[in-house]
Amino acid sequence: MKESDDSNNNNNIRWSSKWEEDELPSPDELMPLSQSLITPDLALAFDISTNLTLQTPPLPPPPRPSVHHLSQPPLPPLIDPQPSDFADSSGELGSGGDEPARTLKRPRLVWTPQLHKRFVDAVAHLGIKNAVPKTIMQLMSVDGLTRENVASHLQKYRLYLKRVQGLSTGGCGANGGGAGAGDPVTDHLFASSPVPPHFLHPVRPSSDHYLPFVPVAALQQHHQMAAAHTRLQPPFQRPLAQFEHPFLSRAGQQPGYSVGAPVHSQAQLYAEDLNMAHANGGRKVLTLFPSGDD
DNA sequence: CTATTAATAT
DNA sequence: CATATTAATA
Repeated sequence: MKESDDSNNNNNIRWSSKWEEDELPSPDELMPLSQSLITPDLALAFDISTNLTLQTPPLPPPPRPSVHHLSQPPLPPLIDPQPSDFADSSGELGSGGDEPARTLKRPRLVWTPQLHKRFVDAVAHLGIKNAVPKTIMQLMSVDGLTRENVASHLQKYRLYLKRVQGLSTGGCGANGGGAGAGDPVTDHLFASSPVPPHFLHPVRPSSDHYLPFVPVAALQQHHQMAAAHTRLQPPFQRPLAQFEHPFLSRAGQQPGYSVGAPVHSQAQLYAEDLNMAHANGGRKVLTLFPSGDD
């Protein structure tokens, strides 16, 4: 019984890194993410609500800085950590004490470009001053996201900025397009990604206010998330470099937030069907599809 | 095996 | 909160 030998995942095709502009638009298969992905029956069966808006209410920010005209972001929900945990794991279970239902440890968190954008967006609107993990996390309102995650990412984000700053010191002239680092391999993580220039401002004499950065607030305000609207939503957004070059890979960018959700949500249901990355051995990473804005 | 990213510890 | 270090994953 050899089923898989080298790398083949039944359904999981390795869309590898070459789905540039071939044919990803499969409108036919496009499904409204926020819509009923799964039949209500199934949802009921799982005891989960079909509402994608599991937003966490606790966010009437007292710490509301005073400089942001950013419309309260429609914050696309993420995943919701439901306490229900299903044990299945492809045939592994035991009987004897293995994974305690409680003490759920988070496997790993995958920062998707969209999620990163949200992160950057929050930071941009908060300002470096208030760009603290806590505030960012709160502003993001991403369910499932914790301060630790944000802090870690924030750290990396700062390093990235630093790198960019130090790189183009004084004599920059070859940089056309802002974040065009140039080498696709030089920066992997943040390389690219909508980085509001306000942070990169190498020189900002007189006045220290970071001004109006682009009206990023152009988020979709319509209740229905723009999922199936635009070009498409390639459900196969494989975990490629989180922030690849937008120049080329700007084709499909719909997020996928992946978190070690101990539970299976409705989204996770299809998510596991669409995105499931098997790590070496038995690790698994799920990827969710919230909605993002571009 | 190396590189990169995320989590964790200090 | 920020930084450094370690672990995990790609």
